[in-house]
Amino acid sequence: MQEKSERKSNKYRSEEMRARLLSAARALFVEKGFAETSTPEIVKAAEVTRGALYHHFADKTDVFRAVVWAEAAAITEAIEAAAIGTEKDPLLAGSRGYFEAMRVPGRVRLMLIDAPAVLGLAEVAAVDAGNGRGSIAAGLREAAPGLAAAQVEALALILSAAFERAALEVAQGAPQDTYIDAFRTLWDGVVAGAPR
Amino acid sequence: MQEKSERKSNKYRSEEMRARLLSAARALFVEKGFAETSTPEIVKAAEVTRGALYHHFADKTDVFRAVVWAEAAAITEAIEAAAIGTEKDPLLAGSRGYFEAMRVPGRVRLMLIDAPAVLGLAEVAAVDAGNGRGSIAAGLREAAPGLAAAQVEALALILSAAFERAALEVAQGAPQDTYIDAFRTLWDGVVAGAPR
DNA sequence: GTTGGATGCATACAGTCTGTATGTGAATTC
DNA sequence: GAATTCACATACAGACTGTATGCATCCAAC
Repeated sequence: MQEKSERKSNKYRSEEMRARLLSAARALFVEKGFAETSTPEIVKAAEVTRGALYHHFADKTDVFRAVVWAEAAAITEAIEAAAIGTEKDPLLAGSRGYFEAMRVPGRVRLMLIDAPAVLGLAEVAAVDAGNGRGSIAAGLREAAPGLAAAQVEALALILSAAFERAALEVAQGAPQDTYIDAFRTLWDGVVAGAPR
Repeated sequence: MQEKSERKSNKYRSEEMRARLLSAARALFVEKGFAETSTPEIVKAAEVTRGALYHHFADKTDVFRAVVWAEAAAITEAIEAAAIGTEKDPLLAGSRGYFEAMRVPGRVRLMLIDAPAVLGLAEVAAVDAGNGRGSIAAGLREAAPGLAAAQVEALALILSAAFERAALEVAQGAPQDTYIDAFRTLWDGVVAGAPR
């Protein structure tokens, strides 16, 4: 006979519960946005109670924070997975990878629309520190070594904003190649015009 | 003797009330953001009741919408006021004007952070239709007539995103000249690289 | 200029949400 | 195996949103 009440370690239970909550929360945030999603909805979808949610997270914002960090990790992973073996043009590969990653439904809303409003700019900057901006800055330093450090930083920042906006359009159905071309135009222009 | 209960036309009363509410709401949205501002706070600051607010606006979002549209008009006006008589370099003048306009405290939060989350991308696009993107597209068409229409649209969109991001940094204290230079670098690169 | 109705706004209410306090059984520690 | 901690459920207090209702003022028609 099987055991009726399966014994589980606290650690296992906690991880299980966190995953359930985050999964349910992610689905709702993606579908309806942060403001329109309530904690009762989240716990109902996860088939638990609000007690569990507030045991694992400080508040609703904290749930959102966890979802965003997890999503950022997933995006980074997707980009890296898409980039392996594509050594000939890392910029193009990275662009395509990011665009594809951001086409996962709702990601744009989650990461580019809601996250800045809910978490603030500072935290969002920290979230994708390893992502776009860093890669762009590194690429700039390599392709245009004559640029001053401050210029590299400024250019990387506004280029990454341009890039994100392009991804947003692509995610909403705009033709990917148009925006890859557009971004490449910016990039090439910067590199060509930079002091050598 | 003065009249005790001054008679006022309905039209006058309504306009007065709307202005009071919008002024109070703007101050609070700017200071604390949309989500952290409650309608009781707004009407308290305006020294009226929620009845007045819900008489003039459909809901809290509708108040925010009105504030954003008014702010967009103010920004456009400020830019145009700053640009008069500066015929030698319209791009530079426009950049400085926008940067300066966006340094009004809280405008960045209102227009660039909260508005997309609260009103959605479509409406935000409509709000600043006359603003940045249109000017950039027009400037592109003039400076680089060889570009295809689709490319102009795409470039204008991502350039305006870069531009807004630059303004955001400047509003938070970054040196303006650094970001004007950075944006000009993008611009010049696009123009130089475009087919003639 | 009086009357009937519309308008502007205040008050009152119902429902929902958030975060916290408290309680209970299972797991861990000694 | 007793004591304690942990994971979670239940219960509660406060606040907020949007709506329904009531009253006073304004306006239009006669």
